[in-house]
Amino acid sequence: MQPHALQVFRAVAEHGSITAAARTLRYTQSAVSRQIAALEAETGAILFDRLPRGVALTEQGRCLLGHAEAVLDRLDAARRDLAALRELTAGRLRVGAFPTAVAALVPRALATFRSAHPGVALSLVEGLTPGLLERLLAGDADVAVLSAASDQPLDDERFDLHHLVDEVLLVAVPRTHRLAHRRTVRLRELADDAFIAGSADAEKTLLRATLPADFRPRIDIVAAEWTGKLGCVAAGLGVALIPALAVRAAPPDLALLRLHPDDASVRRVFAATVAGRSRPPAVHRFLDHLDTAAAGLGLPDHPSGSGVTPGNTN
Amino acid sequence: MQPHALQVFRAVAEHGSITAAARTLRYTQSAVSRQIAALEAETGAILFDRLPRGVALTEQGRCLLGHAEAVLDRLDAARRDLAALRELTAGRLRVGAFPTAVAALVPRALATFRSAHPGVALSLVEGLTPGLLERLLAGDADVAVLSAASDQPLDDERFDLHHLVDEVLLVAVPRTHRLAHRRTVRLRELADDAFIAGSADAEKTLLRATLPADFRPRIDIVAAEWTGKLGCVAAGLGVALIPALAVRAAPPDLALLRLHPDDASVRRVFAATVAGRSRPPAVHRFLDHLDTAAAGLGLPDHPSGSGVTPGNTN
DNA sequence: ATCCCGCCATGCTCTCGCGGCATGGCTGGC
DNA sequence: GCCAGCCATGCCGCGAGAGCATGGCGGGAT
Repeated sequence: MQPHALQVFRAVAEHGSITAAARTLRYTQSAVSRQIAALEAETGAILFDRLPRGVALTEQGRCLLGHAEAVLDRLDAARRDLAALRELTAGRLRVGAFPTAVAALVPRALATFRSAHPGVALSLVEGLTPGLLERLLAGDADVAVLSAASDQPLDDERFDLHHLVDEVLLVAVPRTHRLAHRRTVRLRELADDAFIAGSADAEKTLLRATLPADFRPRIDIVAAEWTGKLGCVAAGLGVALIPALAVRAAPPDLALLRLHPDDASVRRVFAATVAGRSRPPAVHRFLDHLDTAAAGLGLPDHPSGSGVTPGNTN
Repeated sequence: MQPHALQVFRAVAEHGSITAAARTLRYTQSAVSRQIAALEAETGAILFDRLPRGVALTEQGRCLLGHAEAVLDRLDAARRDLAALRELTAGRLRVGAFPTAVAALVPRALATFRSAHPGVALSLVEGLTPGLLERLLAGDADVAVLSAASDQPLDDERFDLHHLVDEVLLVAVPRTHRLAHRRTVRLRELADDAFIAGSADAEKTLLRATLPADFRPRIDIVAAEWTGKLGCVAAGLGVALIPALAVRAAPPDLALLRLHPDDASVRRVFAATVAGRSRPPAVHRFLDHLDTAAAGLGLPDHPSGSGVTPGNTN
């Protein structure tokens, strides 16, 4: 009952002739004759009547033919489905990402991925690093984009980490600011500036880990969204800290300065998968899209990278 | 993608372990490992994640598993169906028979066949020999019970003939008839008796071929049915010719005498199938039932058989 | 009527697939 | 730190299966 034998059987049934079937199958007549004989011995049924001019299905042969075609069709379907998964014309990709990454990096990667592989169902869930790792281990996500401070190496052996970019911290200042022409500034140079914070809580979770503990910015205005924050800066109300990943496009009315590495610990951004678990083709391909999206952001992919050149207008 | 490999694959997926699957399959671990590796090479997909404690299906593995189970189930169904056809728990049997045979012979065979194999769908169609042969060749019947006069040998090479009985012609006479004690009579001894015919037409088709052309019976009464015919005979209205096959049970109130072979050509009754065409198990088995039914009728299965002992009451 | 041709079955040979045996690498638990 | 269990792989032997050749058989053409 091997599919090979069933194919031969189907061909013989279609042609009504062993010799003709052998020709189209590129086999010798004897091989096909033996296959049929073996199938008849295995099933204990006479499948064909041997007529003087070829063969004809018996009732038992017709019975088997239906099953044989169903089996062969299903095997083809299996091959097609696996090929679709491999060729990324089907399947799904579940991405997890930390909040800053969903601003531009991951969406852009998803966009190019989707246009390249429209058949793959995409899902994106935002979360913090511990939760994302949890999802990965539980099998609820295929890949997670997460960040880790360089002094907190996230060396967990359970994950494979693919380095994407370094999340540098930028200082947004008005075009008219005295430091607007600088590429890099030190925190102490901003000691007298008014800072525009996000929410008090967000500022804590986002910046506390990266800024030196002794730096206490003077906070005048709280603006919950990055857009509002940058608007305040552009209006000359103060300066703001903003992770480079959160910048979607080069704002024309303000300057973005890199913070000196000694003042802010660089957080490395990774794509994480579960170690020892096979990367499905979709995940594998998505990492490429993440790489190009990261390169398109113009951020350094390693700590000694070049200057800040925010990404193109979207 | 051989079913063997799919079985191994399913077992490994169920056990989550190559070693455990190998144990239940009575294989060595290495054989199963190779099967999985070969399947992965063939499909171009990684089917399992190798964990430190066994293996776990990947997404592609789950994709294949559904198809594999469907294929294996369908193969089992095919085997079951073929076995059912072979064991006669399913299928159909289409019987054709000439009119006299449907009186007792064929119905009895069908009855015992049905009680032995209730799963087989039976159909019976009555017809004359030429039509029955037509049906056989056209594939509209699986077996045909027909009769042929011994001088018209029906030696067609296209059919396989299985001899069942010889259709002797009986003479029904009242118990009080002067010949009631005889076992065999000559036609000329009945020259003065009144004959009870079936329809004029039936008498022609049925008897003209078997009786000598110069015999002109004196017909007083026409009774269309065998029952009525025999009733008239029992009432003393005359005598009647009746093929032995049409006698369902020994009638207590009349005597059945065999006609001398020289007076009536014996018609041989066969079960015919198409020559060179395989006999399905149902047909093969039905021939046995026909044989026992024929034996149960108590008629000679060859011209030199013993006397008339009509079948048991049904 | 005879010959020939096409069809299917089968004995023989060889090759490759596949299973068993043994070993080696790896990881988690006592 | 050792051991036990799991999986992968080199090696070997057997059997399934394909090709080659032959033979039987029946139908159609000459």
